[in-house]
Amino acid sequence: MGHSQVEKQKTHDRIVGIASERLREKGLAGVGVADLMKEAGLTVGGFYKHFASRDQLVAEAMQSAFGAWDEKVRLEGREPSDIPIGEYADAYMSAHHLENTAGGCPFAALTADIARGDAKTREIATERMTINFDTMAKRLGGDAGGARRNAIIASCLMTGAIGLARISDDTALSDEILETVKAFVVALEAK
Amino acid sequence: MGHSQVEKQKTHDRIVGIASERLREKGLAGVGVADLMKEAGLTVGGFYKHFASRDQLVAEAMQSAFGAWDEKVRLEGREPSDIPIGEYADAYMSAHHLENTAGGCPFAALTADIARGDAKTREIATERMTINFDTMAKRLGGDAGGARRNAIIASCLMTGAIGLARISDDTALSDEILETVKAFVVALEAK
DNA sequence: TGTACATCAGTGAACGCGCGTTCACTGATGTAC
DNA sequence: TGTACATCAGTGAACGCGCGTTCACTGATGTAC
Repeated sequence: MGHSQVEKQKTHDRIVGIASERLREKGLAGVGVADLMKEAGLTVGGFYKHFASRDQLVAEAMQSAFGAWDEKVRLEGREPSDIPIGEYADAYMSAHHLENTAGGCPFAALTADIARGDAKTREIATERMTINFDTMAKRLGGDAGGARRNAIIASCLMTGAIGLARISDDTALSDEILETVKAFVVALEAK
Repeated sequence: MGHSQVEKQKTHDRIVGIASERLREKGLAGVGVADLMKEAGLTVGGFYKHFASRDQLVAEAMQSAFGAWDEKVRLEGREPSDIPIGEYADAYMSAHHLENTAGGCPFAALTADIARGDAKTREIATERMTINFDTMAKRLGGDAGGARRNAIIASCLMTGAIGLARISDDTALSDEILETVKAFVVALEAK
C-alpha cells in the first residue's frame, strides 16, 4: 500500500490493461467495475482514486487495446509497415487469434460496440482505422495504384473473417474461412 | 383487449419484430423488456404472457431477424440465389444498409454478440451462415471450382466492410469502403 | 336473441438483485524537525 | 539517525437506481344455457 506516484501509475496501468482485455472479450458493457478491480487484486472503492467514472476507464482501455495490438504487431522491433503481408496474415488469421479475443484486434472484437459508441470513441477508432489502412497499403504496395484499394479489401476481409469464424461453432468451417481468406489476402500482394 | 388466439399471436409477433430491430440496433443486451413492451404499446407485466424469459425473446428475435433479412433479399419473389451478385452487392453495400442497422444483416449488426452468445444462438447462426455461403456460391458460380471460395471471400468482405464503415465517423471514408468493396465483389463473379 | 359465467391478455405496483458510485475509515509511506 | 505528523491509495459497507420477474387484479371476449 505504498503511495508513491510511480506505484499508483503501475496500479492504474494494471487496471487499464485488464479492462482492455476483458472489454474486448465481453464487450464494452459486459464487465463490471467490481470484477475488474478484483482481477487486479483490489476492492471496488479504490476504483475512483484512479478514474472519474466507468466511462473514463472504457475510453482509456480502448486506447490501450489499440496500442497493445500495434505493439504486438511490431514484432522484433520492425515497423508494422515493414512486416510482409504473409507474416501479418499468418498471425491475424491464426487459430490463436480466433480463440484469443481478449488479446486480439479491437476492430474485430468490438465492431458493433464501437459503432454504437459515443463520438469520442468513434473518433479514436476512425483515426486508428486510417493509420491501419495506410500501413496495410505499404505492405501491399507492389503496384502503387491499387495499394490503397487492396489495403481496404484486405482489412475488411480479415476483420470480417475473424468475426464470422468466431460465430461458427463448427471448427472445420472456422478453419475453412481462415485458410481461404489468408490465401486470398496473400495473393492480393501480387495483383 | 380481445383474447382470441389469433390476436395473441399478432401481439406476440409484434413484440418479436420490434425486438429483432432494437436488438440489432443496440446489441443483444442493449434493450430492456419494459422499453420493448412500451414500443409495442403494452406494459411490462404482460410480457410473461408471451415469453418465459427475456432470453427466450432474444432467441425468437434472432430467428426473426435472420428470417426478415432473407425475406428482404427475396426481392420480387425470386429465390435469393437467383439474384445477381451486382444487385445483391448494391443493396448490401448501400448507404441505406449502412445507416439502417435495425433492419439490416444480423451478421454485420451482431457479430461479436453472437460469438459471445450461448450454444443455441451460435448453432442457429452457424446454420444460417452455411446456407448463406451456399446461396452466395450459386450467385458467384461462374466457374464451379472457385465458387465456394469466392462465396466465403464475398461474405467476409461485405460483413467486414459494413462493420468498419459503421465505425467510421468520416462519411467520405465510409463511402470509400463501401464503393471499393462493392466493385471488388462484383468483379469476383468473373474470376 | 338475451343473460350469466369463465377465461385470460393485459395492467401496474412491488420485489430482489446487481451494478455504478459514495463515503468514513485505515495504515503504510514520505516529509519535517 | 530517530520521532511525530500529514498524505493518500486502498478498504468495504452502504446507497440509489434500473432491470428482470412476480403477482393480485381488471375487463373485454367467447361460450353455455
